Amino acid sequence: MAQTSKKPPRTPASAARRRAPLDRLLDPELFRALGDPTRLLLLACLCKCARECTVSEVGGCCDVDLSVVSRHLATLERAGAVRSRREGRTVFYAASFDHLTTSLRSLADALDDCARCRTPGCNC
Amino acid sequence: MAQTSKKPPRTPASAARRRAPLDRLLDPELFRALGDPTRLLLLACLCKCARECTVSEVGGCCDVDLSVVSRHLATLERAGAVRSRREGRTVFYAASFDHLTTSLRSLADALDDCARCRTPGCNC
DNA sequence: GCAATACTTGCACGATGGCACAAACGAGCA
DNA sequence: TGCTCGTTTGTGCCATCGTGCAAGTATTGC
Repeated sequence: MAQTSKKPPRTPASAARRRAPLDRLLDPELFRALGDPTRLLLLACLCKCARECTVSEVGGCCDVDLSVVSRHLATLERAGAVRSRREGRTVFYAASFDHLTTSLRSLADALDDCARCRTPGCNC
Repeated sequence: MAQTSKKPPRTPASAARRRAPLDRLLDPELFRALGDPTRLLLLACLCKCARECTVSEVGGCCDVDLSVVSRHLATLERAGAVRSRREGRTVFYAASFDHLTTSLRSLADALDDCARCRTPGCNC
């Protein structure tokens, strides 16, 4: 796609950090996992809960079958949104705050770069 | 349930932004729109393109029917990821950098608050 | 061993989503 | 007016998704 160079490329202070390319940060799996209302409800529950929660506990926040909760949590874990820890017969889930915030901010940074960069042919 | 009296200290950067509750920021529509590989391809194309692009131009970046591109762009616009402008019979699309980065960073901030807040029952 | 608990997996079903193709729409132009 | 071009909408097909129910697995307690 043709690109013009109307504005000269600006160099923000944050550009000192090394950036990942935009394509790598636009991860369909993470967004897909966050694209379901029930899953978001479960994630929000885990976020607000000030501790690790069992599958049954998380399931208490929405009115779906426990098997559905189990599957949704597995999906969220595959996407890196939550992490799990097994202890005997119970599984504890917790929000992966670090991974989530890092992913979101890295993407925001990459988008900022793209918005500022006016170099023709630059892949950001 | 809602405890708003005591909040943990925030970093200066995050404190500068006004906070919305986590639930409001976990928008299924935006994430759902970003959850499809083809749509992400179109969005990435728009991001890297240093100008507004027509539907046909954006469609050039992936191998799907133009009608599909049109629908995908409409979906992205409904989610606030892109914006459009009609000029005669052509429609120009551009990435909504501001909206995207604001959404992502606000969510990251809210998640940070949640992660720091260890008050049981707090709704962050 | 046996039962209870905590969770996962198999399965069926309806809903939704992505896609291509064709047709329609609407603006510009001869 | 009729034509072309850029885009949208209608339609049908097929794959995937979300869900509940039932059965299975694994661990704990009696």
